[in-house]
Amino acid sequence: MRSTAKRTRSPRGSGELLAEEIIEAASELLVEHGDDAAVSIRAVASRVGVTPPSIYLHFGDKDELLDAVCARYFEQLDGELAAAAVDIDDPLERALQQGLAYVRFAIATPALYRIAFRQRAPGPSKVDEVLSASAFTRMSATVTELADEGFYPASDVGEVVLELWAAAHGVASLMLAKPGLAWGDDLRLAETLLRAVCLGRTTLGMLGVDTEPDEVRAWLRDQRHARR
Amino acid sequence: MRSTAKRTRSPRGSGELLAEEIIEAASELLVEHGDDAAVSIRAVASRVGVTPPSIYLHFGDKDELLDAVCARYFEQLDGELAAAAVDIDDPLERALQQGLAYVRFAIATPALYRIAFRQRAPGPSKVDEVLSASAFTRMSATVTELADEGFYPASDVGEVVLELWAAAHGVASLMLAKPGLAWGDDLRLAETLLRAVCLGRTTLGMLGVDTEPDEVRAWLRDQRHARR
DNA sequence: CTGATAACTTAACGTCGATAACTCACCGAT
DNA sequence: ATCGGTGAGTTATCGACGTTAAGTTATCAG
Repeated sequence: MRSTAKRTRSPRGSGELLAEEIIEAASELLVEHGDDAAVSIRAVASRVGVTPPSIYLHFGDKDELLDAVCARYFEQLDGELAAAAVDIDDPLERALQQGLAYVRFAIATPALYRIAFRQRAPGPSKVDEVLSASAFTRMSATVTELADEGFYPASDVGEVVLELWAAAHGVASLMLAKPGLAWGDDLRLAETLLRAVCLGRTTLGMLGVDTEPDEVRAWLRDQRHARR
Repeated sequence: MRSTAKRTRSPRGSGELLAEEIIEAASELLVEHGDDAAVSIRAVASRVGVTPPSIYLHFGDKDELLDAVCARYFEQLDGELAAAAVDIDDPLERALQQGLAYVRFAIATPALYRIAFRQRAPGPSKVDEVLSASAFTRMSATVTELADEGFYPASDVGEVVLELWAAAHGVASLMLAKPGLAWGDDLRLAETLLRAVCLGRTTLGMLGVDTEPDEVRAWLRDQRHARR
């Protein structure tokens, strides 16, 4: 645990500055070691060049610090989703690409993503604020466009976004937790899954959601027959 | 942290017995407090009626103990999946019900499910053994039946199982991590998602997996037209 | 120049996972 | 019967952890 040179005391008004440095140091530790066990108050303080109790001048407790770290992390996600959407006019393709961007974002820094979904004390968290204000809103916009096109009823937009999120989170989380499984090349499986979620829902919509298996089966038979 | 009455020393051959008691005690602590912070070596030892170092006679370290706890936990999952499948002849409906059983199993004991997917030291884990030998195998059987019916190519069975797993895990994990989201009643969203995964994939299969959005759109238009 | 206070340190508490060294009851072999 | 080996568990202790209380010092308004 290398300790940095001692900081000079910050000028009067700049408590916020150190807070930023602390978040940055914690993020770096997390990414470098890939293990949340490496992020101790002491290690963070040492990297910033400060003594452990100083951390508590800026964050109520360790959980609050980690929450701030994750909030910062998810702020980047919004940019990634925006970048994934640029130059893609078709909302269906855009939904897919944004979903894939989410998965890519998650597995790029496993330790950060994992820590963001760990158990948290109840109460308001910065992570939730950031997520609902950026990524969630952005996905809602895309899905709303799909709904406008008639893919789903407008009232289903919220549900569809949640389903896409659950699917993207599921594949990312499982890839991180069980890397030994047969995930195939790159994000092919994630792509197939996300496509299935988008299309499967419209398929269900057309058949009526509470479809009898036999009805589905008959429909499939017709489909296959019609296509050859 | 209540401590139990002192155990009498176990007879010669019965080290295994205490190991079982330790796993049980750790599970109880986890479920009762709903927080993995409540499961310390000391708390477990105290509950069993033994001193902390005794734990290390039966488990290499805390991680190994928690792995054993989770392995035991997932052994129950196999039973749940079996119970969910009984009396359901249709494999499509069975896949759905087993997926829902998975989600129900996960959210029934959040602390246990969460801990099972936390970061683990690389190397063989009992959890993985149990999962691949029971739940994964069981889902593969169901999906294989679907493939035999022509829902998917036989070569896709592994992928479909992974996708179902990812979807079920995703919705369960997200429901646990973000209970404040609009999940609706019960597992309705999970059900819709799982149905979409099953059906969406066959839809994709029929259209060709790398479908152009416009082609999808044309197909949807035809579908809607045909159904009115 | 001076007092108030923001920014930080020193010292310490209790708990944690883990290890080393010890005790002691049991059991088979003599 | 007894005695040594060993399995089962304990005592004592280590270093690291999160956190708090109390002290110190640099900065800045007046």
